[in-house]
Amino acid sequence: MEELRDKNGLTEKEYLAAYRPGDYVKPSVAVDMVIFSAANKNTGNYRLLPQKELKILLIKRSGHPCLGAWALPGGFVEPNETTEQAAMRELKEETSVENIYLEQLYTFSDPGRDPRTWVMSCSYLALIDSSKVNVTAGDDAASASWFTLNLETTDVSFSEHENGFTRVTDYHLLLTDGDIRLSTTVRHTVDRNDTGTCSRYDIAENNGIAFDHARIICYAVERLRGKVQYTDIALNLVPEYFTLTELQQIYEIILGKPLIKAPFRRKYGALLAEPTDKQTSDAGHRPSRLFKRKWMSD
Amino acid sequence: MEELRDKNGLTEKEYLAAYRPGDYVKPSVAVDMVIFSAANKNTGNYRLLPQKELKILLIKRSGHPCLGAWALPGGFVEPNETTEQAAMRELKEETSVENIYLEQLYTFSDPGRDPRTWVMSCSYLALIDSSKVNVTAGDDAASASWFTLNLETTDVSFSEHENGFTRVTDYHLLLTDGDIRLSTTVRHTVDRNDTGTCSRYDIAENNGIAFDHARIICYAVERLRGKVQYTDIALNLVPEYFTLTELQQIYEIILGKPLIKAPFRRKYGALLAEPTDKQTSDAGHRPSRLFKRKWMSD
DNA sequence: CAAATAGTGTCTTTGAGACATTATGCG
DNA sequence: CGCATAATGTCTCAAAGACACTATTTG
Repeated sequence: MEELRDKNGLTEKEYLAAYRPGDYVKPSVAVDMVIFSAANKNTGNYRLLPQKELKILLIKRSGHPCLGAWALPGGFVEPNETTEQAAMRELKEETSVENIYLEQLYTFSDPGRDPRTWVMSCSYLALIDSSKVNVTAGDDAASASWFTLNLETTDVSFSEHENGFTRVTDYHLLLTDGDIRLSTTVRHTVDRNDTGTCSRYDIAENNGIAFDHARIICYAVERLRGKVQYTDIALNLVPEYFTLTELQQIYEIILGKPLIKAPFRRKYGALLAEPTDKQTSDAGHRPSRLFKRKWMSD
Repeated sequence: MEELRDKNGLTEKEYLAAYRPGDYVKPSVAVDMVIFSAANKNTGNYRLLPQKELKILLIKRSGHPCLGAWALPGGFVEPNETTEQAAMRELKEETSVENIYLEQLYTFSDPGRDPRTWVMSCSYLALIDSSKVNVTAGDDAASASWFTLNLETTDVSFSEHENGFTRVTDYHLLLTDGDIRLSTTVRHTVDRNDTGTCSRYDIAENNGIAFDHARIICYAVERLRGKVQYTDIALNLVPEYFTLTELQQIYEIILGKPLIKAPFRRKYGALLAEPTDKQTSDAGHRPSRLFKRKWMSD
């Protein structure tokens, strides 16, 4: 290899030794995590099978800005770590959980998204199975709480126009934890024509969710809905041993619609689950076979 | 609304007025773009239909680091703009193209990815149709060049182990432009077990591609391969009027495998294309009907 | 036995994959 | 007419969707 020299006659080694970072304004970069879990809702009747609910973890802000509002767990990325390592670190600090499914979601960079200063958010989607959640509950992060998530599509309008179309989807996001109800309306606008695409999430009404986190949550649910259909991502919400009905319930709460049992079991049961000899017990009806996860290559 | 006060007795307004950004080390954030296009390869024979080739735009580095190597177009994000706006701005500056398909890809944040300092790269996938490319060619960015892309999967190994599996995919990325041949081997390792997932791209051999850009290119091709199958993203690589054979060729070069004509036309032809009265001419064989894009909602 | 869920059988319809056949313009 | 591509017909097979039926436990 020849030693290339630049227009100032410097080799790369010399250039780097003399390099001083400029005085440009730089953003802070935070990671924010949408941590999903699927928990059993207690039905009063002991004979009925418990229903699953989709949960996400939020933390109550104890300082400005957005004091008192609920925010996604997260924190700033430190030098000498990747955003993924930062997410892992924050996860451990805030929930004392260590190894869970983690996937980068999107980097939100609207200049005004944090009123203090220029902060980008590299967001992550995390999934944790409900059996590990209980460990987390008694954590020292006093104001961390699992909220039940309901994302309803309230309106979809689709209009074709000159060389393209506009699609507007209105979401109503409802997060509940006991008496606490956080409610937000998010409008997802997609505008397409032959010169490009524009996709934006606008928060119309917001009640109690910090910063632009309602938008990040909607984005995360959309990603989860998409990926659940062609990957084994849902297995991360399920304990080591699970029934196929549990797995189906997870699919149903993610997709927000009921699925038919037989085809579900044929498709996902064969693809994602391996039968074991174990069975459920303590149910007021016929016991169910327990399955183990079967890993899909992709 | 009550005026909430924090533990120092400040309202949000007072807090923000007094806020001073701390002296933490912050990263620089750049955007890097993988700009794809599909161009005709000239076959010598006038009777034969031209074949399509997948191209990406690279820029030769004229300064350290990676002097002389070829890099993705991009630049630093400035205050008061989003990463997407930065990508649009750089796109216009470097290629004088204004409205094209743009989609955020991934934020790469390995601390050592830039030898100068801490630089994260928020990468974007861009698609441009070949009829607009010619406008770009005579640009003032003297050392910008369209490289023909060939990404070959040279080896896949899959091994199941205790509670999970490891999949290793070796890619050989070859970029050619006339006599210039840039060649890189990238290894994609996915390691899964019941406590999490680890996915990494390691550059094994690298000949002429700057920074970690080979990895970004591989990631972009994987995304393109995935999305082409369930979205109308491929329409962005095609001019206003196109033949179904052209569209099929685009699918074939993206997926890297031949497709059968009849089912392709039934599926994508009906879904993505609208027949017009126009026809091709100047071909040494039967003319072909020209189609217009039909927009899919999703 | 009744209630409730577990688990399977089967019919219909849809569509992918594969191959064959017909159609058409150019030289 | 022959070449090369355009465009469509049709057969097979696999799987999704829908519904019905049988099986098994508890109280």
